[in-house]
Amino acid sequence: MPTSQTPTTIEQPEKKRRQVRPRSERRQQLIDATIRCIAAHGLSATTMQLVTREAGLSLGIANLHFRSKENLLTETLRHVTREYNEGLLGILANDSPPSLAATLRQLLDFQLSRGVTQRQKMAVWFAYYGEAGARPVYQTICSASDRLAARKTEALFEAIISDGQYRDRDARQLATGYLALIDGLWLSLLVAPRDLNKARAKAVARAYLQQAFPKHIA
Amino acid sequence: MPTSQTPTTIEQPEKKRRQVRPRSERRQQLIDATIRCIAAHGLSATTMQLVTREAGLSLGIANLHFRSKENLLTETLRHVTREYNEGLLGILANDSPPSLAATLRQLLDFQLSRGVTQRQKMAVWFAYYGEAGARPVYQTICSASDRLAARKTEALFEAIISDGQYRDRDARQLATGYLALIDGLWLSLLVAPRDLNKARAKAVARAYLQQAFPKHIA
DNA sequence: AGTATGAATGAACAAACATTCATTTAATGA
DNA sequence: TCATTAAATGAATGTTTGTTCATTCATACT
Repeated sequence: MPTSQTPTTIEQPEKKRRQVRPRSERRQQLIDATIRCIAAHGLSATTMQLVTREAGLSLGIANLHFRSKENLLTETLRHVTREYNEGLLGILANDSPPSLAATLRQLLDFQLSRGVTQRQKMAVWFAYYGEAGARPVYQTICSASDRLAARKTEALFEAIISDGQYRDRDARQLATGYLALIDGLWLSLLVAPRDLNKARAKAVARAYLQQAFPKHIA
Repeated sequence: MPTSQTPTTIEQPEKKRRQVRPRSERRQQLIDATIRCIAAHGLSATTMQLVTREAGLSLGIANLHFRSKENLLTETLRHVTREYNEGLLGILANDSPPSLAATLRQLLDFQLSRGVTQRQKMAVWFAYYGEAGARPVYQTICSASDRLAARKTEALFEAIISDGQYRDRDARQLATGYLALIDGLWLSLLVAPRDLNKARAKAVARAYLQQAFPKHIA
């Protein structure tokens, strides 16, 4: 009868060595795990047990670094929102960019880029939108972000209208429409990926901009 | 000293008389209460206690008429979806309508009508979208509805393109864009009602259609 | 090497949850 | 009027949840 290789201790079930890490790193680790959980199981099925297990940590740690579950969820939304905002401002911050056409193309590329349109991010985004009607905190975070994007987009469109001497164009209306179109395309990409892929979505958004600013989009 | 009208029993705290009603009526009553609860408290905070109390009924009744909470939620989504679909098909069912321009205007009016854009309905819609990534049942119901709307809209646009002899127009792409725009406008109306009202939303959507089919929209 | 610090752990707890079912009672027909 | 039927009720049940906190132990400093 062949004996197993076990040296001295028998069946020690891989007791994971405990690690001490800085607070900021643990917070990020937990936020990342929360994003994955929401994308995989939805907001209502995202429990502390699920999140902490996904992060490979113990149950109590989320309440140590964030005060409560509510706070963890809020910070996660803030993180996703901030990430998107920074990308957007990186393109739209300059009020008088060298090339308006290039800025417009960058905006479109960014909003339908791989990083922004990955399922995980979009799932989180819309999960919070779905609850925003009932949770003022979520609504505050989301609408603050949206308002900034709207202002910056409107400013860009105004500059383009002026530069191209387009007639009968309303920058505010075009910006509202463009941003709504992007939101709607994201939603379709998330809910019905069989019917719409990223390339087609981009073509649709580009067509919108082409109708509005033909001289600025190839 | 005027005595109160109480006949014989004193301070009977309004023991509500029990009523027996047909199954279909109870089901509708519970679905309506579920819609109100989701709009007011969000999907994750919608409990059986909340729903049945909102309906003015006892706790156990939801499990009597629907088998489970999951089933009640599914049926509620199905109801909202069916309601919207019937309104849409009422406009788009006729494959060769008397006036394409009138049909187009009716479509726009319906999609931004009072009935469709009331907060309650939109809140429910997006609450389910938010969870759709994680719940195949929701995704199935939603995307079946969306696909039908897309097919019918595309068919209308094709007829309009043919009728108006428009050049360089892709019916499929225009339909995808138009429906995404409507979704995005609904989302804005729900999440940021301060920044967008129904009249402006309608103007934005009309501008989109005007660019595409100038001869068919006043 | 010895000690002090606080990050990390997870068993334990109370609150909230969906679901069950014995009981009540309105409605119906004999 | 009484017997029968099944809709409606809500106390009770077992499970799941977020949160707590006594204990453990990795790390840094003396």
